[in-house]
Amino acid sequence: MRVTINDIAKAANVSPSTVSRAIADSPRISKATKKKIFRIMEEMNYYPNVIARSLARKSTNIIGILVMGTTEKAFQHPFFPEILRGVASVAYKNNYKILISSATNMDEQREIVNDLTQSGITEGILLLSSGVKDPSIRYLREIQFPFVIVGRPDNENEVNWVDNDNVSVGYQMTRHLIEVGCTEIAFLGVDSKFIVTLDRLKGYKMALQDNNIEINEDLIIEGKFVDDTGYDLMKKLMDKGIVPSGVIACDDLLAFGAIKYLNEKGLKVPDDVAVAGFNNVPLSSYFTPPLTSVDINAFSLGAKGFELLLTCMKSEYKSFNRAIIPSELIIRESTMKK
Amino acid sequence: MRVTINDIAKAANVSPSTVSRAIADSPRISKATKKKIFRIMEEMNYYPNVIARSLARKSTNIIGILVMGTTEKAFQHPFFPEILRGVASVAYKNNYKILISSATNMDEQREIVNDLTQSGITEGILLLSSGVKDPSIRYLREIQFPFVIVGRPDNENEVNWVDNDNVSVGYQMTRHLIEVGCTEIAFLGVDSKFIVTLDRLKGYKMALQDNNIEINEDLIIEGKFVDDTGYDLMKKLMDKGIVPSGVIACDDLLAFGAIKYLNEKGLKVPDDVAVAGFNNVPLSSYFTPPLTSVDINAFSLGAKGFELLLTCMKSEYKSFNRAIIPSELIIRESTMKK
DNA sequence: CTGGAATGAGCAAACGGTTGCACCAAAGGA
DNA sequence: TCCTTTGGTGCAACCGTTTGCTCATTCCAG
Repeated sequence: MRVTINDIAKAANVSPSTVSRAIADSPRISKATKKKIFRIMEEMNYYPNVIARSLARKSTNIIGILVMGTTEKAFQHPFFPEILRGVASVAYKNNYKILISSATNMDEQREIVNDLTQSGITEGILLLSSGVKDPSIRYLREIQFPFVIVGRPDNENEVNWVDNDNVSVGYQMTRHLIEVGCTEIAFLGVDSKFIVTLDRLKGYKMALQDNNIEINEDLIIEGKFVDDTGYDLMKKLMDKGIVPSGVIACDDLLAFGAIKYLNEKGLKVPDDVAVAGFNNVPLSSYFTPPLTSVDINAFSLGAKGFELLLTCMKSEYKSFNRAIIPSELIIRESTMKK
Repeated sequence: MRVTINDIAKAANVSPSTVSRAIADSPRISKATKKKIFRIMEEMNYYPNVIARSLARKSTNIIGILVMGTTEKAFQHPFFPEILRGVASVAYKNNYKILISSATNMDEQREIVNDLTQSGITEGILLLSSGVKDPSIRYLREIQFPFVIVGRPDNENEVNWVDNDNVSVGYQMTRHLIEVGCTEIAFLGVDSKFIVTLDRLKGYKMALQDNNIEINEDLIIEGKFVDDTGYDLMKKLMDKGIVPSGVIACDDLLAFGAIKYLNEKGLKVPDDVAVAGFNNVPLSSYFTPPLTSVDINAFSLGAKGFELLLTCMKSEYKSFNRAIIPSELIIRESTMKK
C-alpha cells in the first residue's frame, strides 16, 4: 500500500493536518516541525496523491487540449506539435498538466467537450481549430467554461483567442511579391472553413488594391487547405490558360506541390514564376529552391494560448482577451527574381 | 454548485448508493428504480465527478505519454502526431484519457516520470523515445510501473515495446537499391543514440553481405538523425571524394537535403544517384522526384502501443510483450533508374 | 404456518487529502 | 499574579463516489 499523509503524521507524531500544512508551507507551522516532517517524508518516500488533493481542493491543475476538426490532416501539420510544445512548456512551469483529446467527427467532439467540461477533470480548454461556426464554441460560452481558441474565430469579440494577424501576414507576402515585380499573382488554397485562409486572402486583396492592381478572381483558387495538393490546385489554375508571375499558397506544403507542377510545365521558380507559402515548415529552407514563407511562431501561439487560458480561469469570465503573435516574413530564393 | 449524486438521491427518494449502483448498471437495482433515477439524472443534468470516482475506485483511467529526449526536434517530426493519433484513437474507445508531457532535459524528465508514477494520476505510461540506456526506463522497471516503449529499446527482453522491424526495413531498402543496380550505396544519418538508425544500418550491412558487396565504412555517415541536415551529411560524404550510386538516408528529411546537395553538384536523381529515405513523410510523394521511402505505419505504432499498455496494466507485470508493426516499402521515382 | 431464498435498497466506512475553528501553552503587559 | 496575545497544533467536517454488509420485504417450498 502507498504511504499516505496519515502514515507520515503518525511517524512524525503530529496530526495529518499539520503535515498537510507543512507541505503547503503554511506560516502556521514552525520551522522545526516542518523540517522534521520533510525528513520523514523523504525517508518514507511519501508523495501526495493528486487525486485526493484535487477532490479536497476542488481544483485539478489540469487543462484540456482539444484538437478539433474532422480532418486527421490537422494533426499531421508540422505546426501542430510546435503549438503543443509551446503549451507544454508554459504549463509545466505553472504546474499544470495537459490532457489531450482529438475528435474525428462532430458527434465525438460534442461528447468530448461535454466530458471535459462536466466531469470536473479539466479546469480550462484550449481549442486547436479555426473552424468557422463551431457548435462547441457556442456551448462553451453558454456554460461559461474557461476556454481559449488558438486561431481567430468568427465571433472574435465574444471569446478569448490567440493568433497571428493573418490579414497582415497575407498583405506582407503579397506586397513582397509585388515588390519583386510580380503583377499577376495567384492565390492558392482558400478554404472557406478556415478563417486563416480567408484572412490571408483579405490581406492579399488589400495589398493588390493599395498597389492599384486589379483583383482577378480567376487567380484565386479554392482548395481544402491542407488536404488538397498544391499540384492539383496549380494545375487547376493553369488549365484556365493562366500563367501567373507569382503564386502565393496558403501553406508551404501546397507551395511545394505547386512548384512541382510548374517545373513539370517547364517553368522555372523563381525566374518564371515566384512562389511563396506560409507557416515555414521545417523543410522549407531545404527545398529546391528554398521557399519564401512566413514563420507563424507556433511555439508562441501555444505558449501565449496557455497564458491566456490561465488568466481566463482565474478571472470571473468577464472580459474577453486576445493575443496577436508576431510573425516573420522569411524571404528565400523562391521569390528572388533575377 | 454542481449537482452531485446526493442531490439525485434525494430527488429520487433513494440513497446515494442506489444511484451509484444504478449508474454502474448493477443487477441489484430494479429496472423501475434505474429508470426513475436515469430520468432524474437527465432532468437535473447530472454528470459524475471523475475525480471523486477515481479516488473511490483507486483508478483514474488516465495514461501518460512522455515524449522523451532532450531534442525538441523529436516533437516536430511528422510521425509524432501520427503516433499520438493512434494512441488517442484506441484510448478513446477504451474510455481512457491521455495526459501528455514532454521533457526538455534529463532532470525534467526524471521529475516528470516521478510525478507521473507517484502522484497516482496515471495508471501507465507510454514512452516515446528510442533513446539508448535511458535511466527512466530502469527506474520504471524497478518500481514495476506499467509502461510501454514505442521504439525498440536496448534491453528488449526486459520491457514491453512496439516498433517496426527496422533491421528488416533497412535490409529491404538496401536490397531494393541493389536491385536497381546500385553498387556503392551510402548510408546517411547513423546516430548511435537512436537504436532505430543502428537497426537500419544493421539491415543495410546484412543486405550488402548477402549480395556479396563489401562494406565500405567510408560510405556510412554519422549524423544526428533529425537534427543534422541531409545537405551537410551528403557534403561530408562527397568531400571524401566519393560519389555513390545510391544513397539511403535514415529519414526522408535527410534525403531531401541530400538530393539538394546532389542537384547542386550537377548530379541527377535517380539517374546518376538513386536516393531513398525512411518514414514516408507527407511530402515525400510530392517531392521532386517523388521519394522512395518506407511507410512505418506510425498510427498503428501508437494504437498498438496503447493496447500493449492496457494489457500490461491489467496483468500482474509478469511477462514482457512486444509488437512488431509491419512497414511497407514505397518505391517512387527517386530510385527508378532508367 | 414457518423457514429460507431471493430481491431490492440503505448505512456507513472508506479513498487521501484540505481547512475552519478550537485549543493550549508560553510570553508579555498591566 | 492575572489576563490577553500570539504562535503552534489538533479535531473533525468535508470533497463526491464506491462498496461490503446489513436489513426489510416478498415469495414459495416444505
